Amino acid sequence: MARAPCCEKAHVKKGSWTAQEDQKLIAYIMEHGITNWRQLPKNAGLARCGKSCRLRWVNYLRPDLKRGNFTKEENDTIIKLHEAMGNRWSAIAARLPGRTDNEIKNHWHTYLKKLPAKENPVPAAQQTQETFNNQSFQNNISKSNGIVYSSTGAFSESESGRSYGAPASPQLSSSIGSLDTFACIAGPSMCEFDQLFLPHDPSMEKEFWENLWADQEQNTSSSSQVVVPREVMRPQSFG
DNA sequence: AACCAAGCCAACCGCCAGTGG
DNA sequence: CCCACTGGCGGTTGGCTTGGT
Repeated sequence: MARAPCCEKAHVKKGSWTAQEDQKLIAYIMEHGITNWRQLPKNAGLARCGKSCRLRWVNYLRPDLKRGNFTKEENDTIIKLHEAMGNRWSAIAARLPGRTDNEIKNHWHTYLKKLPAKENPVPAAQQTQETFNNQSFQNNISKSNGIVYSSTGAFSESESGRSYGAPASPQLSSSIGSLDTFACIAGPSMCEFDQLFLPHDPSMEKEFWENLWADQEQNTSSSSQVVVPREVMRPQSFG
């Protein structure tokens, strides 16, 4: 028996997601949560397959995504887990908070499988330097449509000043405070900025964000919105 | 400057497992 | 049990960017 298609393929859009579609998806999920992926695009006013929405959310928009380049520790973990489990990317991703199976899979095929066996992955210090030269970094900046996500779920386009006011959700608000969550809510562009402006040492990074949060608490005590300093929001790459 | 090859990664596709009626 | 439906997974593809010539 033929399976029913997951969606009306004639009426669904394919290809890259636009900022507007992202906005719709985020706004809908923040307001209604995730109940039924198949119904979601209809309800959210998206001309997308439910699967496509799920994938976009899981791999790109989800609030707990880390993004940015992989640390030495993460690389080591992936290599060890892959040795133990093979291509079970979702299982490997479950051991790496903030990373998606797709991301890990791509990372494996792109970098890790090319490394000589039993050899350490790219040293952390070298990774930091590579981030500046890395094509993927350039790609991510350009592919992010210039959208920067703030912790409220509002977005702004760095140069044009265009902004959208998606409402803050209880889930998002409550999750604010974790570094990973911030990096993720901050979204694809912001996460790249971590590589440019944050201290590489995780403890220093934590301190950096805690100080930032403390400052923002003082400045925006009546609001959940976090104002990210301009020098962080807008690296030279956008200049 | 123009072309081409290679690399990267977001997104798609098909299949499978779980679940509820 | 059977069947339909949904979510999730892993493999693959296609578009974009960069680097080399």
